[in-house]
This record gives sequence, C-alpha cells and structure tokens, in this order.
Amino acid sequence: MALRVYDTRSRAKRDFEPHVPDKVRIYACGITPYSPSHLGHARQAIAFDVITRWLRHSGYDVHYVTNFTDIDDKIIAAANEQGVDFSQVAETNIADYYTVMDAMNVLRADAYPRVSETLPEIIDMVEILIEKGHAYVGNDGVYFDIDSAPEKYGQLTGQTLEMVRAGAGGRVAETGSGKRDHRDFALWKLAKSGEPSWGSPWGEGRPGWHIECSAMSLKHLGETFDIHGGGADLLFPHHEAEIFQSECCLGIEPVVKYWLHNGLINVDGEKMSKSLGNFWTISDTFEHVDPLSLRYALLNAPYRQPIEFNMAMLEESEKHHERMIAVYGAALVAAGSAAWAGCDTLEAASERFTTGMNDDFNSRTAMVEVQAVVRELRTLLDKGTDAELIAAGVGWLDEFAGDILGLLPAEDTVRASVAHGEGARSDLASIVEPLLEQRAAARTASDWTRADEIREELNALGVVVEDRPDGPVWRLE
RNA sequence: GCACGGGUGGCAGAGUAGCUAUGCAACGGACUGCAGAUCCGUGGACCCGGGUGCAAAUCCCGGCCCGUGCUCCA
Repeated sequence: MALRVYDTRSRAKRDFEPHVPDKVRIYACGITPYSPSHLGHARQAIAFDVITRWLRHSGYDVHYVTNFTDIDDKIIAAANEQGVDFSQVAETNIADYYTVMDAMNVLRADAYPRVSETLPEIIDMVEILIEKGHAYVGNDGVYFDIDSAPEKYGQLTGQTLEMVRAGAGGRVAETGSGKRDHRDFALWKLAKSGEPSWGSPWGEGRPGWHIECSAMSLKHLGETFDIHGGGADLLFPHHEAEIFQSECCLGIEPVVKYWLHNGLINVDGEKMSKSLGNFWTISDTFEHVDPLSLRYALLNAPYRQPIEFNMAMLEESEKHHERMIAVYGAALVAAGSAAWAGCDTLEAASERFTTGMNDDFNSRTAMVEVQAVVRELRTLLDKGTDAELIAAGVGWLDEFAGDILGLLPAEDTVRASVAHGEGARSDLASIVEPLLEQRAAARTASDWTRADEIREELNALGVVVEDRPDGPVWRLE
C-alpha cells in the first residue's frame, strides 16, 4: 500500500507524491528558545523524526530542516529578566534542546537554520513583498497587507476575513500600531530603545514572527517543497501567514504540497502550554522515566491526535518499554541478530507495521506489531529453543523498533546493561544460592513458613524468586 | 459566537457497510503449598435522535459533549 498523508490544507488524506520522485523536502517549525524545552516540543520533534525515518526507510532521499527562532520578543523579555544578552538565552535553551532530543533518539535534522543567520534573506523577502504591493511601511514597522491577497485567507483554518474581522475589532487602535487593518501582521518591527536590532532599509529593527520561516524554508529547501509541519497551535496565524508571505513573494501556489500538524499534549483535559503554566519540561520528565520510555509514550498515539498526559500513562508506557528492552536484551545476548526475512510471522508483522505507517504515519498501529513481536520473542526465550528464530526476532526489532521508531538504545548499551545485570547477579549468587538451597529443603519438608521467610529475605536483597515447573529461578528487581 | 478536529469496552486505540481488532487492566482456568511468571479462555463498546441500505461504529441530516484556534505558544 502506498503512503497516504493527511494534509491540513485539503483536509483529507492524500496519496503522497513528492515534487521530485524519490526526494522529499521537509520543513518543520522548531522552537523559540526562550525557556527549556517542554513535552510539546518533544512530541513535535519525535513525530517528525519518525516521519523522516519512515520516509527514508521507504526509499526516499529526505532533506529535513527545522529551525530555531532565536530572535523573538519573548527571548528578549527573558534576557532582560535575567540580565543577560538575548543570544545567551537562546544558546542556553538550544543546548538544552539538543541534549534532551539526543537523549530521546531524535536524529539530527539536516539543517537547523536560525533567524539570526537569515536576516539578509528575510529583508530580501520583505522588499519583494513591498515591491509587489503585498506589504507596506507603517510608522513602527512593515506589515503584510491582507487585502492584497484576500483569497488566501483561511487556507488552513477555514476562517474567512469577515469572521476574524468580527472577532477582534478595536485591538489595533488600542495598541497604537501602524497596521492599517488588525488582521495585517508584522514583517519587520522597528526597534524601541534598548532592544537588540539589525539594520534594514526601513531602519533598525527585527523580523516579525512568521517571516523567518518563509525565508528559512526558501533558503534551505527552495521555492517549493513537499512537507511543512509543526504543532497544531501554529495553524493560525503562523502557518497562514507563511502561506501569504511565501506564495505572494514567489508568485507560486502552492509553495507547500502537504501541511502536517501534530496534535497537542493535554494535561487534565486542557492544552499543556507555557501560558497556562501546566507544562512539564522534558528534563523534568526525565526525572521520572527513561528518555526512551517517554519517547514510547509519545509514539503510542497517532501523531495528529491529542495526547492526554499524566503519570499513569507515563508509567504504563515505561512498563511496556522496559519489558521490550529486557526481552530485546535477553534475546540479543542469547542469539545475536539475524535477518528476519523468510520468517512468516515476522513477514506478516512487518506488513501490518508498514500498512499502519503508510496510513498517515500511524505509529500506534506500528507499535501494536512491535508489542506482538516482543511477546512472541518472550515466549521463545522461555522455551529456550530455536536460537535462529530468536535471532531473527532481534533483527526484526532492530529494524522496526530501533531504526524506524527509535525506541531501542544502542546495542552496546543493551549488552552492557545485560552484562551489568549479570554482574550484579553473580556478585549476589554466593549469598542467594545457599538461601535457595535452604528454601528448597524447607519446601521438600513442606515447611512453607520457613520457605516464605527465606523468600522474603531474598526480596529484601532485591532478589525476586519465581518457582517454575522445572525449579526456581531468580532475578534482580 | 465562528472555524477546524474528535466522540468506540475500565484506559489507550484500530476499524469508511456485512466476518474476534490489538495492548494494558478485569475475570475464569491450567501450573503452583502460596506468590510470581507463563499459557489457555471469558466478559465487556461503538454520544443521542432520525434517515438511506438486505445490512451502519462505518454513509446522510439534526442535536449534545470535548479539545484546539480566532494574532504569546510545538
């Protein structure tokens, strides 16, 4: 089955056909680095990470760009508050972004352009928009003139000019802005005293929010590209503004072939956001679970659906993820890794996995298959036969759970962790084994009280004993 | 208010007309002195009201509810 993707602009799933066969150009709106990254950023980054991984797996040559909006009002505000330069705020938070994203196996994009490195291109674009009559210079900056392209209004959100006109009257007069119409938006903001600024034909200032993404996507991907992504909260005004800017500047429609928007994260039924103050930063979340367990939790729903986030769902994901790693590790150590092709069960699993991913990158459906294979593998390990099949299962997990979903730690890490567990095991063996012998004797004598006492002593040492039909086994908690 | 999504079993989440989704949880059984692990099995849902169809969770109409957006936000 061919890949189909849901395109926000056409509000339908469409067959995926990039402009240039076999090549895909993606731009995803990244972060404004004014504070440490939160779960919303994780969801966005992981969603597009898996999308690019799947496209590459499907044979496309992918060029993936995501940006840092490192010049922004909120960064300036944070810098003033902290008494540091705005660029320092941006650097600190960009470093945090890389750290947490790396920990979650988010592969690096091909480019991370920044506003601060794209000013000439932004200025060029604004000049063209003015020349073409799509923008005008007001007393405090340059604005996009909505009335110059009214037919483009509401491309993503379905709103009309009149609706928004009715919804937000009077705001312009209050702010004293140089806008002619409150729906116009800033392309260039002239600096007030003390604000960081850059030179432009219209005076010292900085780019408005929106224009940077039009300029960066043009610079890095060209006049048209295939996928533009971002969080659903960017639909309006950010992405609609981009459509105005890019299409009016270039005289091309559409510039973006498919618009993909990831769903937001809810906490207690409402959107998690900085403005509501109910957000979890990613590093906070790492205090509770392994970064890859968090990744698991965030891939356990289709990327477009909202996720209701709470400790219960996080813990459940952690449980599933840890079991997956444990089974994977045991199988890896027991039998290594081998090609899975030719094994009917695994072929069928990969087919269902593929069908799911080809249906608008449904990672949830894909994860169901991963869980099924893990379960299968656990059974095989329990029986301890068929090393070949176990190795094939490991190979399958390497490819699907590892390469595509990014849920597996590096093989060396897994081996080390298994070895570490075995090391701890052998350290304890001299204590545990005699106790187990005593317990076996007690059990033979039907002295259940004594047997249970010994089991509890072992529990206190962090040792879990399980009586199997063929004798007791023990492991570390 | 307007726009865009969505409402499926305890939870997550498949499923665009007819056949068990699946996972976790629950329950029952096997195994066990017990517990745990594992295996087998069971129950349980389609927001409400109409309509079209031999047949609707699935299509149409109306209503209700939830989320998001309506110029801070991934």
